[in-house]
This record gives sequence, structure tokens and C-alpha cells, in this order.
Amino acid sequence: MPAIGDVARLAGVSKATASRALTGRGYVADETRRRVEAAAARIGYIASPDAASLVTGRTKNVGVVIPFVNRWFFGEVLEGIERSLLSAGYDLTLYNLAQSGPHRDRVFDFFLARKRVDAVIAVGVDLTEREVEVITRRSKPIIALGGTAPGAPRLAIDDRAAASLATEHLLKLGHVRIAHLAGAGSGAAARSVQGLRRAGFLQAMDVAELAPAGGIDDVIEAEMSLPGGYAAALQLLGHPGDRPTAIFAASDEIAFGAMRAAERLGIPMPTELSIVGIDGHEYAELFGLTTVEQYPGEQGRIAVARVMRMLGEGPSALEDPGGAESDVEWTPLATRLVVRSSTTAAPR
Amino acid sequence: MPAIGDVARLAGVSKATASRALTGRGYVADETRRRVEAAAARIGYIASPDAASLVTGRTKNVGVVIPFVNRWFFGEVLEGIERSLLSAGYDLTLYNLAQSGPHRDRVFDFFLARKRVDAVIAVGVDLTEREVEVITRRSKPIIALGGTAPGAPRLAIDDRAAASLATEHLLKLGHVRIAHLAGAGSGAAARSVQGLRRAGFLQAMDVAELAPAGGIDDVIEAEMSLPGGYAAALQLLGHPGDRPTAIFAASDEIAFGAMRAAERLGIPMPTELSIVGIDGHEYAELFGLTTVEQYPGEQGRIAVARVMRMLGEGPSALEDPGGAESDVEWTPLATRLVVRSSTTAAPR
DNA sequence: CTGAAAGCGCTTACAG
DNA sequence: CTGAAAGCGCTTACAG
Repeated sequence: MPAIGDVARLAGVSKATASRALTGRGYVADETRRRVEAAAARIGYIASPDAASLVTGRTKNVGVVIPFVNRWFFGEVLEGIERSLLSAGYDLTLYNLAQSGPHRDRVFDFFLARKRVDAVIAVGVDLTEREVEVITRRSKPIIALGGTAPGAPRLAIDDRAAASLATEHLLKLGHVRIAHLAGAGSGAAARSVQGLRRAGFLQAMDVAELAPAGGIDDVIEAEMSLPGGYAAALQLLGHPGDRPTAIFAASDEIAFGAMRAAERLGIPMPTELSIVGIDGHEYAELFGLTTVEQYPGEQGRIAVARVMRMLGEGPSALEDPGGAESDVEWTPLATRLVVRSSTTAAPR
Repeated sequence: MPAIGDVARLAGVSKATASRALTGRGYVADETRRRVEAAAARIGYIASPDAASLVTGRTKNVGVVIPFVNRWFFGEVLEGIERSLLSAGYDLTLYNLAQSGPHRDRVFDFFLARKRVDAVIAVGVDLTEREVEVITRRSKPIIALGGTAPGAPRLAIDDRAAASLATEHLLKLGHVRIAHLAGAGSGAAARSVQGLRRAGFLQAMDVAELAPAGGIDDVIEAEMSLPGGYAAALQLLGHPGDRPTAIFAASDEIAFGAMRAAERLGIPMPTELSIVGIDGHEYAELFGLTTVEQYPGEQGRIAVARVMRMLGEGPSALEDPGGAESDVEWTPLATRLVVRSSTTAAPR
């Protein structure tokens, strides 16, 4: 394992000069730099990141906390983040966060509190003030993507507007009995993604002077997954009362589950039941699902660009399409309504 | 940011003793240990992993290379690995590997070659000898889970046997026109997962003295995804020739795509078409898919246990259900045939 | 059982 | 533009 001393000796310079030549910090004569680089290449020298971190305080490593990796949105985001980080020369340390509890505390108090990450990207999770503070107290940037982190920059689509848009699409088609399959916890956490989507739905319905369809409650909550949507939709559609003619699902995966439930119940789609989701899941096209698309891979890339900027990394390889807006201001990420065969005019 | 010197001073001992008390290495009087621990807790001391790594050579960090995070199998494995690693006090550095090319070389030659990981778990990827050597030359353990790494321990189900089992299930039901939707690359890479499953299928057919159904080629290759299975199945089932009465899909996701294609073509299932997959995907039950289950989350756990053993970490919190077999020997991981409504007796 | 000292492999003022 | 020296925060022989 060659060390920088070996490179220096081979190039006939001091360790200090070798370091300057290799890191690009400080003045080095071109000719010297070349000699050092050649020497390093010859013996396959790679600097020890631990030693460098110890003195610079920088680890070239970003921590990503994420509640799932196996849900479409999260997987896409993670891939986008990983790709960008790698091309910026950073490592990605993954923390798969449970909703809360000791596991989660351990991640923040032990893993993240140590000096091993330069910044944290929190994906789709609502952080507590304390959790944010653990990171910022060590003056490390933290950014929330598709979730919330009090006092930290936030990157997200306008969930409320997306939900309103999806609902208005159904309204425009003449539907009046519209149900919402909301994400679990949407009632309790108003500022969460599920909560905002629910609010957007209710608002659009309110503007149209309509009451949500669907039995006991205004909305039915479902796990944000296909089985979750299936179970909830079975309950909704199997109820002998006035069946809704349209469903706005809080996510495409919930929507797929609802489609499956309708199939099972023999409800013809879209003639008797229109369904719209949010996400732009990779299966949406195949299943003909109308949805409000978002672009999680790109979102991951934007999050990394933003973090790099906060770390003072030159504009270098990464452009930041987020522009020059202040870190506390929030510009919603892109979405787009894509109409497919799962929605049609209300039956008369 | 308190350092170990602060703890030592507060506890009235030397840094050496403080270190011994906190790491648990070396003798320390019980009474002294308690004082040190109290001092550390009081000022919220957390050891710098960089400084510790520099002297011990251990980073408490494992690199995971994985080609996808957004496919069921890979996502589950990753979650299993992450959970186990975290509870062993290790970090997980994620490398999302493209199939090959400069990106992949960079991961091995730069990221993995540095001293920042203690071991590597390669998931579902076929490593070259050179790639394995980059790691082992630095005497770091490397282990392949559901892929291959020449010269390294391998953890995998018996893909060949699983495929034969699935095929035999169809044969037993009286099917004779059975097609295989193989994974892309199964023809070229015989030792890959796709290649082994294809071989298992062909072998079972051969024993039954049957030729594979399905047109031009013996098998049709599909991307290992739902859209991939859909496209391939459309091609297979839409062909005007003798339509197969059963399909063995190389993965559940391919199987789902095939089911969708059959639906679209109006082929009644399972009466005129039986479908079996491999995986035990979380949606399999919902779609009534017969499949040979495997348990990727558990596989990830086993991989971590194995790696910990190779790193000489005490049996501590993690048991290794893999038992005491030698590292080069290969004991197949668990699988189980689960019969659901997607398979039935061949139409007569 | 404990402490003083050396050293892990870098980078960074400080001189020159 | 370059080098000698100090130091980042730990752990580990080596004495005692």
C-alpha cells in the first residue's frame, strides 16, 4: 500500500509538494506536478481518505436517510442521488430509516453525529427539530427531499397542487362521486406528503362544492403500496352504498392496487370507474394509468447539486437547475399530468 | 466537538486508558471504566472513526455493489444487508453498478480500492477476476450474493434446481407445450442467474423428452422486469402458431408482465395458460402467482453474518445460519415452491 | 491495571 | 514555488 511518502521519494520532492500536486491546492510548478502525477500513477497511489479527512475535516461522503428502498419513488431517488454523488467523487452512506423508534435515534445520535458524513440528504421522511439540530449543530448541510425538515432547505413537488390537479381532471370529466385513497397517516400529519395530497383533494372538491364519496369517512387511508391500495379499494368498492365513479389515489402504487381490486370485483374500467394516481411509476404506461408524473431520478440529481453547492464544491461537473434561489425559499419540482386510458367521462 | 483528551481529563485518566475503557480492548479496572464512560456520556463524546481507522486499519464500513435498487430482489437484499450492518455497528456504502464500462471500473479502481471499506458484498452481479483481485489484493473479504465472483465465497439459491422445480410443476400438471421467458443474457452467460435458470428449464424438459414451445428459438429472452416480460410475452403469445399452454418465467416480474400480456390478448388464465415464476415477489400473492420463493431479505442478513465472520467479528449479536461450512463450499440458500391460482392442469 | 510516547497518513500554515 | 515541522484524533506496544 503505497503512501504519499513513496510518491514524494520517487518524484524527488517533499511530501508537502506531493500533496499539493495531487490535491491541486497550492502552487506547484507544472513540471513538478507532472513528475508527481507520473510517480503516483506508476505505483498506483491512492490517498487514504481517512488521513485526509482527519486533517481537512471533509470526508467526501454524504449520508442518505430513506425509509424504503423498495418503493418506486424511493428507489428512483436513490439511484439518482448515487449516480450524481459518484460522479462528484463522493461516497453515499445509506441509512434505511424506520419510521421512528430506537433504530432511528441510533442513526442520528450515533451514525450521523460522528464525523463521517459531510452532509445529509433526507428522502421522504419528516424529521423532527431535534434530528435536524443534531446535524446542523455540527454545521453540516442537511436537505429534505420529498419530506420535511424544520429549518432545512426543502426540495419537493407541490403535492397539494398535484392532488388538486388530479382531482380537477376527474371533475372536468364530469365525475361527482369521487373518492380519495389517501396515504396512511395523511389525517394525522397535515404537512406530510400524504397530508398535503389529501388537502389538495379536499380543496378541489370544496371548490367544486362536492363532498368526497366513499362511506364513513371523507377519505380512506391506505398503505402507500400496491397491496395497500388493493385492500383499501376492496373496502371502498365492495361497499353496497353508492359506489364512486372515480378514485384519486395518493400514489400510483395505490392506484394499481385499486385497479386490481376493481378487476376482482368485476367493475368495468374505465367506463364505470376512472382512476388517477400521482407519481409516473414505471408501470403506469403499461397499465394505462392516468397520473401526475414526477421525476424522482432527476430530483435526486438536483438534491445532490444543491448539497454540493452548500458544501462549496465548485459548479464543476454538476449544474444546478434549481437556479440561484435562496436556500430557505422553496421552488416546487416539476410535475405533469399524463392522461391515459384509466380515466374517462363519468357514466351517465 | 469533544475529543478523547477531554474525556480523559474529565475522568482523571490518560488518553490511553480512556481509549481502552471505551473500546473495550485491554485491561481497565471496572471502577475506572465506569468513570470514563460517565465522562464520555456527560460531554456527548463520540470517537472519530477516521482517527480510529487510521491506526487500526478498520473502517467499520462495508461496500455493497448492486446493479439495481429498484427491482424487488435487489431492494429486499439491500434492506436486509442494511439492517444487519447497522445493528453490527457498520456503515453501508452503496455503489450502484452499471453493467460494465468506465463507471464500473471507477468504482473498483478508485472507490473500492481506497481504504474506506473493510469488505465488499457484491449482489447479483458477475464480477471479473480482475475486479475480485482488486479487493482481495488488499486482503479484504469479498462475497457474492446471487451472482458470481471467481475465487470468492458465493451465496445463492440453486437457480438451476429452482428452475427445474418450477418446470416440473408444470409437467406434472400435464403441460407439454411449455415456453420459457428467460432473463436477458441467459444465452450468453451460462453461469449467470438467468443462464442457470434457463439451463434448469431445458434440463427438466429434456428429462421429460419434450421440446420447449415458443417459435423460433428455444426460449425467449426478456428484460427481468414487468415491462420486459410484457413485451416478450406479447411476442410469444401473439404468435399465430401453436400457443404454449404454460410459461415458466425466469422471475416473478417477468411473470407479472406475461399475465398482463395474456389479459390484453384475452387468453383466459389459468384455464388456457398457466404461469409460474421465481422469486416470491411481494405482489405474487395478490396476483395469485405460483412461484418458487426465495428470501432476499434473509439472504442479505446471511451475507452480512458471513462477512462479519470473515472480518473476525465475534459471533456477538449476529448468528450465522450458514453454519460452519468452509468459505469456498457452497450451500444453496432456501427456496420453496408455492402453488397458487396461476397454474392448473393443462387444457385437454 | 495505567501512563508516556510513538505513529497511522495525510494537509497546512510558516518560512524561505 | 518548495520543504521542515506540526498536528488532525485516535490506538497500541512498551514500561512500569
